[in-house]
Amino acid sequence: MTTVRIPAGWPATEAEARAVQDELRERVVLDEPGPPPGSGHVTGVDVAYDDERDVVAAAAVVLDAATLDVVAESTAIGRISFPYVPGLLAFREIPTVLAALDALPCPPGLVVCDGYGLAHPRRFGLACHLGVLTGLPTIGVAKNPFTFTYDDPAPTRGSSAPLLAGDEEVGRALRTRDAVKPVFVSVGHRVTLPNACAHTLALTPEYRLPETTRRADALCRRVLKEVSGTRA
DNA sequence: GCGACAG
DNA sequence: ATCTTGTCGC
Repeated sequence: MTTVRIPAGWPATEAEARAVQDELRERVVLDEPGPPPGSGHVTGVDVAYDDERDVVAAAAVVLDAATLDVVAESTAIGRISFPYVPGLLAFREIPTVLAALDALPCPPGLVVCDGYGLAHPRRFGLACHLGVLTGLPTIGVAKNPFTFTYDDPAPTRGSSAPLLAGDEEVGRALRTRDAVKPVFVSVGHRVTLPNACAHTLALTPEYRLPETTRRADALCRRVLKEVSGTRA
């Protein structure tokens, strides 16, 4: 497990963070299909916090896309680098997530984020941000529609409906289990929306959330508990 | 101006 | 995100 420092020049104010988003947004690539589902590696990343002790734990878990078996794992511990501000989540998570990705012993392949990509007030959510910084193909799969609207998809797994910001489709509400609340898929970097949905379905044979984020979530919570328990 | 708002 | 018991179900 690696320890992270907050990068020099990391935004300290909301205005600075928005300026960074405006700059990096130009580098998002939307015209690549992305890797095909079911082959190669798929990596889930997630983060857990202990605001009391100013600790953040990140995990990256690499799965074999065909079998969903765990191929590799890594974790990183850092200090909280930004307060939670809706629309600026990436500045809170990215330094530690980058460290966890760097610590992996193999290429991550497609990275699945717990949150949004283009489905973002400024069209530059966590998945876009992470994609631009790493050059990796990324998608976002979120549990909530945030500020966006959607019509309920048909009740069968695989059904979907546009996730809308007014008239603009920023992602899809995708049903991953029959009659269960959909997840909210959006493109991050170098992946197409239909392909992002296909990956999400390939990662949800049993549960609503992708196996990648379930594994990463469990791992980062575990390490957070370990470090918090170690230092009273 | 006020409220809502990924994790 | 995080705080939290029991409970229903495979």
